Formats: sequence, structure tokens, C-alpha cells
Amino acid sequence: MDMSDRCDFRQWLASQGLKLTAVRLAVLEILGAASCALRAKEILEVIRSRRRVNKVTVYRILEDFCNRGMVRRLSLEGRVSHYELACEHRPPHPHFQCHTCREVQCLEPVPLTRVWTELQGPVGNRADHIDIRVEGLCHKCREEA
Amino acid sequence: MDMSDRCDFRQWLASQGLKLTAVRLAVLEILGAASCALRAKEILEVIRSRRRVNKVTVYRILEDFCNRGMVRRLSLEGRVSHYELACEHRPPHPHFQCHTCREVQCLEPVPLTRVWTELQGPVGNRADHIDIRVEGLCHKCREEA
DNA sequence: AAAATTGTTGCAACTAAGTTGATTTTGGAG
DNA sequence: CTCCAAAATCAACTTAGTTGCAACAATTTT
Ligand SMILES: [Mn+2]
Ligand SMILES: [Mn+2]
Ligand SMILES: [Zn+2]
Ligand SMILES: [Zn+2]
Repeated sequence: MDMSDRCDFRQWLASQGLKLTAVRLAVLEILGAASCALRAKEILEVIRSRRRVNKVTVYRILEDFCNRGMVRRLSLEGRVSHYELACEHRPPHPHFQCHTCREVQCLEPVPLTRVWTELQGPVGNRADHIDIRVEGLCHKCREEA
Repeated sequence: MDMSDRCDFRQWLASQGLKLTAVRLAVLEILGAASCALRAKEILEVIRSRRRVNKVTVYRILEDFCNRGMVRRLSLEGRVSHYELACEHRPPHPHFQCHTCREVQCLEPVPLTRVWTELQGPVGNRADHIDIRVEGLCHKCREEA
């Protein structure tokens, strides 16, 4: 799932009618290079290692990208949102989160047709998306125990 | 999914070696009577309509119940945890959350064997639990639109 | 070129949800 | 009834994110 090199972030911003700014580009590049979903604070720190930024700018950019469907916000355990790129090469997929170290791993996308049929909600609801999170103990934490 | 009348909360507390206190009992009764998962603030407000309580007490009780497996904490959209009873009559199940009104509905438990086979995480991880959340537009919000 | 418009960033102050440590109160065993 | 570990309270703190407004930058208009 490391096909970010295929994405032209400058072009993506242009196609969204967004100006190419240093912070926007940095957010996309950082998420594109990440192997798993990142917290806003982590993104902020990476940008700050290069240039001066205010956290509000990063939060506003992430919010905007999420609304446009360019980035996905994951609700995992705890009160901290995690963000990952939602480019065409990265379809929605389940995640694994370790009880102990809280690390998040992306799992392969699953065909949801089978799951859909199992999930008959109250009639009249319109389901748009299924979010799957597997909880457990990651291989690193297993070795330590 | 309204079998809370079968649960004897006083006995449950005793079997857990917990003293029977007004707030503990109230938390269990409120969660037992709820038709969907509640936020800590909602639980607090219901208790406060009857007696004086500090929010810390409620948070500490919820935390303790979650650690003991008596209550489940749901990580839904946003930064607010939702809590539901995890008594023997209420097995883990998926949830539906409305984009618009954010209301949470409990869905029927699904047999996860089919889903398990689809979710092949990195080798070496030990999966303990699968959390499924369906997002969409609830029937009430659909009517309004 | 100057001015106005628009979009972007920065700053400070704020909020919501939950946590911590110290102190006081209470359930229930003896 | 007495006593004390367990439970509740209080105030202060933390974390993650939000809000309103000012400053700045990039275009567009005159
Ligand atoms: Mn992912
Ligand atoms: Mn439920
Ligand atoms: Zn781990
Ligand atoms: Zn709704």
C-alpha cells in the first residue's frame, strides 16, 4: 500500500481548486509517506522540523481535506483522531490496533458485500460506509510478553 | 435487546467484590435502561436529576467497569466515548451512527467467523475483538431531507 | 502602479472531555 | 457501634481541538 509516488499532490490540489501552499503540500507529502495513520500532532511535529507552523493551520487543512474526501479521519481507541490519505490508490480498509502500544496498522481492504448482508440495521437507515477495527496484541508486544 | 430486567445489579457488584454504592448502582441502572450507548455526560445528567454527584465519580466508575468488562466503551465518531452495558445478555455487536444527528443505534450481533477469514492482518498479531461501525443517514434524518 | 478582493496563516483565548492528587465521607465487616 | 479501606468530592490540570479576529499574501480590478 505504498503507491503514494503515483500521486501528484500539486495537481491534486489544483484539481480541487486549492492554492498550492507549503503547509498543504507538506501535509499531503507526510501522509503520503506514512506507513500508517498519523495523529495531527505527529503531522505538526514533522512539519515543524522543517518550517514554522501554527497548529491551527494544520487542523484547518486536515479538516478541509477530510471534508473534500482527500483524507480520511479514523476514530480509533481514545480521543485522538488519526488521519490517512484517501487518494485513489488507497481505498478504505480495516485497521488493526494494539491494546498495549496503541499502534495502528492498515489491513488489506475486504470486499464488504458479505458483511453488508449480515448488517441489517433498522429499516429506513441508509448505510454509506462500514468501518472495521480489529483490536488485539501486535506481534512486537506479543514477543515482549 | 432489552433484557436488563434479568440482571441483578446488586448481585453483580457483590460478585465483583465492589461495594454497593448509590452512584455505581445508578450507572448500571441507567445503562441497563438505555436503548443505545450513552455518553458519560448523559449518564451524569440523569444521576444529577436524582442526587448530587461529582463527574469524577462517574468517570472513575465507568473506567473501573470497563476494565472489569462490565461495561463496553465504544469509540465512535468524534472525541466522545459512549458506554453500554456488557452484561451476559448483551453480547458485543456492531453499531450504526448517523452522520447528521450522530445518534447511535445498536445492530444485531453478527457471526464474525466470515469476517475473520477476510481480515488477515500481519502474521503474528493476535486479534481479540472486531469492532464494526456502520455510518450513514438514519431514517429520521432521511425524512427531514 | 495602486487599490480592492480573496484566500491563507498566525495568535490568543476558549471549549469539551477526561484525569490527577489530596482530602473527606461512607459502606459494611467485625 | 466502631473503625478503616474503599469510595466520593473538590480543585486544579491536561489534551485535542475550535473560534474569532488580525495580519499577510496572492490575484484581480481600476
Ligand atoms: Mn489505514
Ligand atoms: Mn450497542
Ligand atoms: Zn503493540
Ligand atoms: Zn440521524
